[in-house]
Amino acid sequence: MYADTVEILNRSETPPFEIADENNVALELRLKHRYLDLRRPVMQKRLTFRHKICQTVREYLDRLNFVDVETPVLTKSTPEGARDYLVPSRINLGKFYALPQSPQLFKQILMVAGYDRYFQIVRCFRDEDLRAQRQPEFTQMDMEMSFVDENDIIQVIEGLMATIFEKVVGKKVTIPFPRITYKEAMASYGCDAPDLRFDMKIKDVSDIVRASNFKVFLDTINTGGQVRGINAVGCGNYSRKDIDDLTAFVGQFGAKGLAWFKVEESGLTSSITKFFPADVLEKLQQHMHAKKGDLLLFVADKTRVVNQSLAQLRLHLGHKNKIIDTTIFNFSWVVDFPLFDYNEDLKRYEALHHPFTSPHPDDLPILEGKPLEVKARAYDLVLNGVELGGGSIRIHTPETQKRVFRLLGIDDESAYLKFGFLLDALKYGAPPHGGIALGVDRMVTLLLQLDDIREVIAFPKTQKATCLMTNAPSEVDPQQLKELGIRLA
RNA sequence: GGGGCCGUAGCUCAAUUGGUUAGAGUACCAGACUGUCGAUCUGGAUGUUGCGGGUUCGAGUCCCGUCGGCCUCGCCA
Repeated sequence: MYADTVEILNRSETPPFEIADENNVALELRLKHRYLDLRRPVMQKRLTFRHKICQTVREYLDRLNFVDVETPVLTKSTPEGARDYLVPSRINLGKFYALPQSPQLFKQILMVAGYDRYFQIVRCFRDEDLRAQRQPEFTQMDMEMSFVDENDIIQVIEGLMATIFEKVVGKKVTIPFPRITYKEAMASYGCDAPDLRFDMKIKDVSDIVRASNFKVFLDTINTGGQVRGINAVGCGNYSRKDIDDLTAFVGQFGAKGLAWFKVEESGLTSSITKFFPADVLEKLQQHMHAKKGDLLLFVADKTRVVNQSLAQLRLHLGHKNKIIDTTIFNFSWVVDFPLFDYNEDLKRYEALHHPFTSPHPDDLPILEGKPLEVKARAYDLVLNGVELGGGSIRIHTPETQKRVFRLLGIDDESAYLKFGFLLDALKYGAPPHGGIALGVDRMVTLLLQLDDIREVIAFPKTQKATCLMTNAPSEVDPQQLKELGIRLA
């Protein structure tokens, strides 16, 4: 470029960091001067990519006759679920709005109202502690359809993902996505969002080690626990320290120890082999498909601890040993969730998904009798071991909805207080309906192969839920508090 | 609420076992040179070591507290 004249439109101070793709600057500083950080070409690419994903979602759903309907941000606090963000009402002193955790009830109401294909790319709020994958406000691609079953929703979403991959990512993705049951996911991967990019399945050896003399295992089994483990293929050369590190790792998740066996030519070796008869050792090796040079790792504890420890250990080893192909996008559906689980602390049942999820019709007769065996008509979309979103076919009769509320410890009176509008709406011929919500921030993060959703959010919050640029949240004028009838403690 | 890592020049980092005047690269400023494009050369300026206390003859380093950032458990229907 050759310039004849130069006019300075505005002067710039020396920026606090270099505005370049590779700048390796502390996140703290980037967030404080986000207007400079967002100038970096890489950030512009990320936000543009996000925009294109959202545009593709809109085009795709519009073509299928979905209608984008806005739902309120100032709404009603609901029990269950995450902690609400509250907004005091000046006009109704002493009362509060809540920011929506999701537009769940509004979209169901829209189904009753005859808008049988709804979608919205919508902000949701949850006042819980933050993580690299979790912000207090986040965006969902939310949709709902009437007169549908699970397969209809799944097909629409598979078509959507295929379109996004074709138009935005520039890669092919094979549909339909494989489906795995909740039961199988928990058994083989220890979690409900399994990373299927690598094998290393968890196996139950409780029945085999019952014939051992190892007290830790026996006591665990006799008190209702279990012994499960994984085969860390090729890790037979791990040192004592390596294994100690793994033990400490699973300790974070409540495991009190990590039993190990190295697989050698002669069979299994370990400091604890003396407690195991030869045939038990042999059965263990066979059951775990262990070959020379492998390392077997077992956790004995109650189911929850075993699941979490081994699920995390599996991922840890997968990354550590680089056996995960990080260039691929592995989608799957997790289906056949239980409707409830039991909260030991509160001594009551809780909805695994949410209280509006329909039980499987076959299980209606055992709803009250064996609630933990009732299957939910729910499905989660999982990408590379991350839950991208979830949905369900909803309850559409007031009778069933009340039965579920009662099981959750919500009596008819408080149900009407909290969800009266839904129960009323369901009385007027509500159609069968269902839907799903996908996390947009997570989706964009994964598609860009990043690991922090703050990299795809223009103005994210810190771990303490503050904005370093605006300094929100902040103190307010005493007059504002007075108008709201609020006095600080 | 619990556990862990981190905080040193504008930025990214170093500083031996607690030891003299806290350094480097880069950025910045000035000059030289130059058909520039990560220029180059010469020179220069730059620190309340986040903050407060303590231990010590002596603290960037050790201890306590506090503020902030990050990771994580709990939490997140």
